Amino acid sequence: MADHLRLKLDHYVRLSADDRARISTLAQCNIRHVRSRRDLIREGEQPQFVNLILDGWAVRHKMLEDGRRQIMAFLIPGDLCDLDVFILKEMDHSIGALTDITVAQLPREAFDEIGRKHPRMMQALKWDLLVQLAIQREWTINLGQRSAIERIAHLICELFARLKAVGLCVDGTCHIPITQTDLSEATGITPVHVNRVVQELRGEKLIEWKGREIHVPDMPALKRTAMFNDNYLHLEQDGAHLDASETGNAPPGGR
Amino acid sequence: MADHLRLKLDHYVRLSADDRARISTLAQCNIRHVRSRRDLIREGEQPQFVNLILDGWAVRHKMLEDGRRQIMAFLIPGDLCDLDVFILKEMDHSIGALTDITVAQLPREAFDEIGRKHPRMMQALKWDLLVQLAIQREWTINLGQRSAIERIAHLICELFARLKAVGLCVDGTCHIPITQTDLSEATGITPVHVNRVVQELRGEKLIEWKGREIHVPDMPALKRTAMFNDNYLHLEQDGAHLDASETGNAPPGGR
DNA sequence: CGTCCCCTTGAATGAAGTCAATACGCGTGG
DNA sequence: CCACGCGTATTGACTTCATTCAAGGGGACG
Repeated sequence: MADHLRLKLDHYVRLSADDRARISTLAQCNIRHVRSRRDLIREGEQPQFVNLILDGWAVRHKMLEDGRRQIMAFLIPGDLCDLDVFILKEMDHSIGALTDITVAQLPREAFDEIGRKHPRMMQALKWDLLVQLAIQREWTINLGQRSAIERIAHLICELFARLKAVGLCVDGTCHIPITQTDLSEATGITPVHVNRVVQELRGEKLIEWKGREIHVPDMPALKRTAMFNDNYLHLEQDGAHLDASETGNAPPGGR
Repeated sequence: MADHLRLKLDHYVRLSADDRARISTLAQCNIRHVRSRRDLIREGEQPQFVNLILDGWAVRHKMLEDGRRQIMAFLIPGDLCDLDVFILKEMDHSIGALTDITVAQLPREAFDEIGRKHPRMMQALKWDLLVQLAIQREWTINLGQRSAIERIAHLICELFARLKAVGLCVDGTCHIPITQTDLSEATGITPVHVNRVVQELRGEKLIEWKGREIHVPDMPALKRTAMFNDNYLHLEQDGAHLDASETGNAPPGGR
């Protein structure tokens, strides 16, 4: 099933039954499994498919010459990994599996066909790309302006919002299979300091983190300490205004 | 003239004479002037045009509730500002003018027409969007992993590469109309500390910065201290492989 | 039951931030 | 032509948040 993708796109535009059926069939393409801590795709490669994550978590990451590593994005079920594949010549970063993952490898023709027969779904995919850009900008703010505790709180808020959008958050609890080291590589903070900050968040009853489960008992409070505003995720079906337009020839990413 | 845009797109794909002619006419759309330090577009608005910068510099920026401000991108001549306009409901950030600027306000129809009649140019615009994403990811690395001196050196390398691609770098010198305060808001460093780092870069003969001109006498040396690798800009016309494909129905951003 | 990975804690160090004052360059107006 | 004002750049002294170094603890798994 590609249920997570469908749930996400449902937040963007109003999909037809036909669109939904098409999304389900996407998950039957060319399934691939990748073990935890392996790379799906490496910097420099030019893969021939777009990977849709069906199950498990992955990261976009890049290593500097001297070994420092930055995680630039977390990819969760319903996310498409390698947008660039059919345009850019090669990957400028790698994608690694955080857990064992299952992906569907979508061929170019699938997208050509969506463009022809499912214009609204195409709009939703463009929307998704723009949201990725917005998320990346928000990370820039996070790393540039926020303190360690704010950064981590903000990231947790974001992950909760995204997981909720794909149906992976129940009762204020999410399965979030990342280590404190992963978190440190995403936030640009030392693992040791991440640990201290996590203790602090626990001390203030803002999060409960045990094993791979994070529970947020008081989301408004967490959002306040993170100064989190979810507008950049562009969820909440504010895309109803697209319903009228079915043109297939919108600008790149839908300018 | 929209010469800067044409020069940039030339780095991505092989444009036809017809495409080039079309780009030139873009610059005749609906010209608007904005004074230095004013916003072109504010967070929350939904503008009706895509702004193409013909002359001057702008920034994407966002302010936190408590007044901290982050610059998330520098926009130079040839850049398109507000991709989201025809898809997303409202801006999640603002765009401000660093200098007096001139923009062409492109209507939706212009893009519809490009999609129909200039497929290769459309590819180039999608490419440009993906490069923006890549730049934003690189900023994430910059802020997350690099020291103050590396960050500033890296940003200067990036600006030089981008300016060169649109014909605005001569003899290792660029006109870069930003203050040290702007630089501090882009790199997440204090203005005071930016100053010290700039002194240090001067001391090591890596840059000469006077007024609004920056000269880099030894680019390889600057790149070394920044650990700069330009692969993420995807310049160098590696898009020749797109020449064969003229389909208008590529996926969003060209997946 | 040992080993590996991850989490935790303490103490010392350091890079960048803060506070505060001064200097420079440039356009305006007397 | 010079004084004034304003934004920007510069410098010094002190502080702090986060890093570094180092060591110990706990749980899962073979």
